[in-house]
Amino acid sequence: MSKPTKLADIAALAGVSTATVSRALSGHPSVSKATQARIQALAREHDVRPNQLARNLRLRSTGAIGLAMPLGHARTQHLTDPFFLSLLGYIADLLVDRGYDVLLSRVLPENGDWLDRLVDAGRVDGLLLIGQSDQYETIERVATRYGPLVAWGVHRDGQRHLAIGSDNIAGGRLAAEHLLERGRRRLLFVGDPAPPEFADRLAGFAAAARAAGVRAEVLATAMDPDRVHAAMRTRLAVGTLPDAIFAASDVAAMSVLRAVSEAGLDVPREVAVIGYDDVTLAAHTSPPLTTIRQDLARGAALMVERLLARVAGEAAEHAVIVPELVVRAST
Amino acid sequence: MSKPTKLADIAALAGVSTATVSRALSGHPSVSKATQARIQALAREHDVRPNQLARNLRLRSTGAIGLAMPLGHARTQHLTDPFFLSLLGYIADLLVDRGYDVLLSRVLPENGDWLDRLVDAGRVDGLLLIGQSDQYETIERVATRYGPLVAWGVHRDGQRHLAIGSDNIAGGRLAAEHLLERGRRRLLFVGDPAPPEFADRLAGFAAAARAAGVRAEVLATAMDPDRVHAAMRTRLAVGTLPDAIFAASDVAAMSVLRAVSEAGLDVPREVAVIGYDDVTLAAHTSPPLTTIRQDLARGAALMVERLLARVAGEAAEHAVIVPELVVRAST
DNA sequence: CAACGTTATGCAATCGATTGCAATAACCTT
DNA sequence: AAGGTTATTGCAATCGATTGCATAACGTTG
Repeated sequence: MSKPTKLADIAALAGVSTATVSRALSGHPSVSKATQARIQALAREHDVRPNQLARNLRLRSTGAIGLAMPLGHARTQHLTDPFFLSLLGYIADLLVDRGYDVLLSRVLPENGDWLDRLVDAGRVDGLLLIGQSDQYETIERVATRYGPLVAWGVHRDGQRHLAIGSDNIAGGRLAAEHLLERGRRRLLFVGDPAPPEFADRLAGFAAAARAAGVRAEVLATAMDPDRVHAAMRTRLAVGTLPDAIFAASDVAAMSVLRAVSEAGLDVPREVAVIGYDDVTLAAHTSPPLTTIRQDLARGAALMVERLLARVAGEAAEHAVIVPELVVRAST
Repeated sequence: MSKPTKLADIAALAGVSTATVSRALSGHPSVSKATQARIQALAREHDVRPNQLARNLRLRSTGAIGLAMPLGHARTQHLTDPFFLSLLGYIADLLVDRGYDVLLSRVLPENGDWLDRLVDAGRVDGLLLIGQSDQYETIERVATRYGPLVAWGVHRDGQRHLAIGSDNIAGGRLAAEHLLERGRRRLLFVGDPAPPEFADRLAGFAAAARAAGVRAEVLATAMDPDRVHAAMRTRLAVGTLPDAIFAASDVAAMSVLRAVSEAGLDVPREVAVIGYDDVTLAAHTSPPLTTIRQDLARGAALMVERLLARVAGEAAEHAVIVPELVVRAST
């Protein structure tokens, strides 16, 4: 034998059966102290560890959780938004702490069976979706036959798949109320109003404005920085200036800040800017960005906790994170 | 049978053997057209797909690549730096495109066998390390016995593990030369000089300054935003003001920008600021950040390409990305 | 000393898919 | 009709670890 790699090799070396090696390594009590010590020493010496594939096959559990990010509308070719990446980071941390591996898939949903493939491949014990994208229907369909599935996103009445998300309507309302309180009257929403989450933010924002007798203007744009910046610059060049801007995300808000300062306007004196998410960098822009905070650590914890409950066969329901206003210097 | 889940179930339904089902699903030519169509229809109808675990065990390949981020010095509890996350995104994209799954591990190296565990668990065909952190020795040791391993980071003479990284010395030099060209004479480096990559950036920076007869001051600090900000504020409160600051990363540069503008100093008139990495947001700070660009897309492609070569048993060598100066408004 | 308990170990089945080889059926050739 | 192809399909071993049950070796007790 050239180099021992599997338990059977160690068994041969130690002159015992594979069964004993398996038991010795897992600390099974029915192996004698002496044998156990001897086998563990041999295994360590030769860098032999149980093959996880075989182990999982036998135990009918994979010890892995799938983490997928459906990129339906955001056709950006890769993972960019720090909000999602940060959520991903938190989730990965929590799962690793609980002894799970994380199987990452970025998905460009071309046909309707991407989720079936993920589910039926049998590589994971459960699946987390970071965002629903425009795949709401697909997720609903698969959720009827596959339990351990949790998504970050909105929960609608009658929804069958388990979703954790923040209350975007409340968040939009918070933003509007804060700006109104600051005496602003010419409100502008900047972002893509199509995805459900952004739609809710705008809805809450517009409703609160309406309640105060103020009209909220909408500047619809794709969400990547360059497009937001361009749209904003164009808007600032013509028509009445807004005195307050609500960006659909912090990343968008940074582009807004830049366009505003390039137009020679002072933030917040002439124009107030508020973002959404409270990503790490929001505290470090200049001026630091007022924003609506989504408690990601809590969101991630909820997703993981409910998913693992489902994995264990227990019931688990959707949950809503309450957003929070974080006032900094940009408003 | 309650619900068909495996190939044997389909075999029973179709009245054939498991072998035939396996061949039918994989499009093996020796199965008759009729049988193949019938079996594929059955499998689709019942959402049955081959169990990947069993498949991989049999084929002795996992179809997965491990992606680990050793967090040795940066004890931040989770993945935050957009540079690394962006690299992660690119890599994940490339691997998924080539049909690999990505097994993500965040590693807090507590003892020296974290890498052995990753390697010996047999869950992946190869391993990518995003950063060397302070684990250079461990990586070197494991690389002597495990080939398919590629790290992002520095390559030193005589190094045994395969690393892809940018030329940080050249990058530091670029930064210094640019600042000197702008007439700056009181240079300050801000960051943690311990990790090899930052050490190189500082070395190149200091060498170029020395060559111009200028001394570069070093403000050593941990890299998380709050610490950088605090260190910078303290520094600006006392002593001679620098007229140019080189931050070890763009994220650090953002904290620097904030501290500088809070101190009432104008960027770039009174103080020039230059970062490193050219993360997406660097173009969107105010003022937009001059920085040293590392071509991440190319770096990721190189890492994946060389790793897969190693996985296929071919030789592959280290590579160096040439950094590039990107001039924006902060200098 | 026989009967029994205890402790440590091995045997062999199992998880589910793949594949070399053998076997069968169907068809062709002369 | 016998011998020869060819097209399909099945048998059974294999990947490597786990574990219920059986068994061997030893000690204990009446």
